[in-house]
Amino acid sequence: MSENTGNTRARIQSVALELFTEQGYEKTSLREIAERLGVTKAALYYHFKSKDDIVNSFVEDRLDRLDGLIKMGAEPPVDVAARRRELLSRYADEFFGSTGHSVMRFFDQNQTVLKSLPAGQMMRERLLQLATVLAWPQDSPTAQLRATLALFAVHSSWFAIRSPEITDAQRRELALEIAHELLDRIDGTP
Amino acid sequence: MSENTGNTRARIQSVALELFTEQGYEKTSLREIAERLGVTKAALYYHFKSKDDIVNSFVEDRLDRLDGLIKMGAEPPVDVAARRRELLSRYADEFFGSTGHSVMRFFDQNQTVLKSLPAGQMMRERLLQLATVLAWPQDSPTAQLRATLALFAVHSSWFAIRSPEITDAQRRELALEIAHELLDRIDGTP
DNA sequence: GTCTATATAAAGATAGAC
DNA sequence: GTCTATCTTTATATAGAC
Repeated sequence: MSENTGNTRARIQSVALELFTEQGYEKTSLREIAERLGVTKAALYYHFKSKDDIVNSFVEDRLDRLDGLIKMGAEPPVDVAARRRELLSRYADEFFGSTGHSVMRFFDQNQTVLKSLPAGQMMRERLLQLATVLAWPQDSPTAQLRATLALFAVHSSWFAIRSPEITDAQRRELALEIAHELLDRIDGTP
Repeated sequence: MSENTGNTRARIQSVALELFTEQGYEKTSLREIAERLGVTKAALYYHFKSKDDIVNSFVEDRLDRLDGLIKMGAEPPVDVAARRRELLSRYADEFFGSTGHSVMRFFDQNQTVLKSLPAGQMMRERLLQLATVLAWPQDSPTAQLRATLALFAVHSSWFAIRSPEITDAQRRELALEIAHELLDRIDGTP
């Protein structure tokens, strides 16, 4: 009947993710995470071998899922435009999915610091690849910009839509609506 | 004939801005800045009273300039669509202007950490206001998202266009082209 | 699995000489 | 205006008891 056996690891991840996202990775100390959980720093080191290791723990799963998308994007498409829409729609699923949401926000908020962590470098690389399968290097500069903005439509729907009564599902739909407009113009206006 | 009299302050700003942008504010120590300049930390404290004070020093000028834009956006426009284009075009001028460029990139890269600095809060507030004069709260959620993406088109043209031979002036033009498309649709598709 | 206690390193910041 | 030297605080991380 003991309340927290085995799930401490998950609770650490949850609190760390929240604080890292809210205040930044560097600004959040292990002491602060430990206090929030009512344990000591030493307890954290039982579950994770270092501070970056906490980041690694929630990155691996995301990498695999993004790799799936990129692989799909690399295969020759029957219909280029439809493929782009499908990629972005699936990306939105990832982004708005249960765990994906908070992890991706964490990346948005800690881009710069994450450049120096291996886990962060991997994620950056994946997002770049994703942008690349949406608009290839041989496409025009405008096409590249449109593709990046389509991805960012998904990301920014989180904070750019300030109407508080909007649900996550609605944000996803609105983001995709605009993202699709952008994508469809990639070949549309040469 | 002494080489560096009086301009040390400016050299500190320049190096700090570069390192803060590249590695993040928290990850960059005063020791590192000092070493890069060939001086000691104590010298830094002669010119700036604290680490955040360095940030303040390059923020104030930007704030004034953004305030000018916001004020212009708050006045009743003759033609709403033309006003939006004008605002964004001026914003692009700021962004691609000599000093503006690097300072705005610094903000992009340090959003999260800057939440805890007064200077950062001010800048966030201004960018939010700018988004708000582009699409008002009574506009649709889609309009809000389009407005934010238009701003981001300017920001992301910096890294999203990966063709290396493109000049800054061209990036500005391409960004505005897409930004204007987005803005024009704010009232266009209800 | 969690604790106390501590090692170690590095940060921001200041005092006072030159 | 820049230096040396130092203070103070805080961080990540570890050792070993319970």
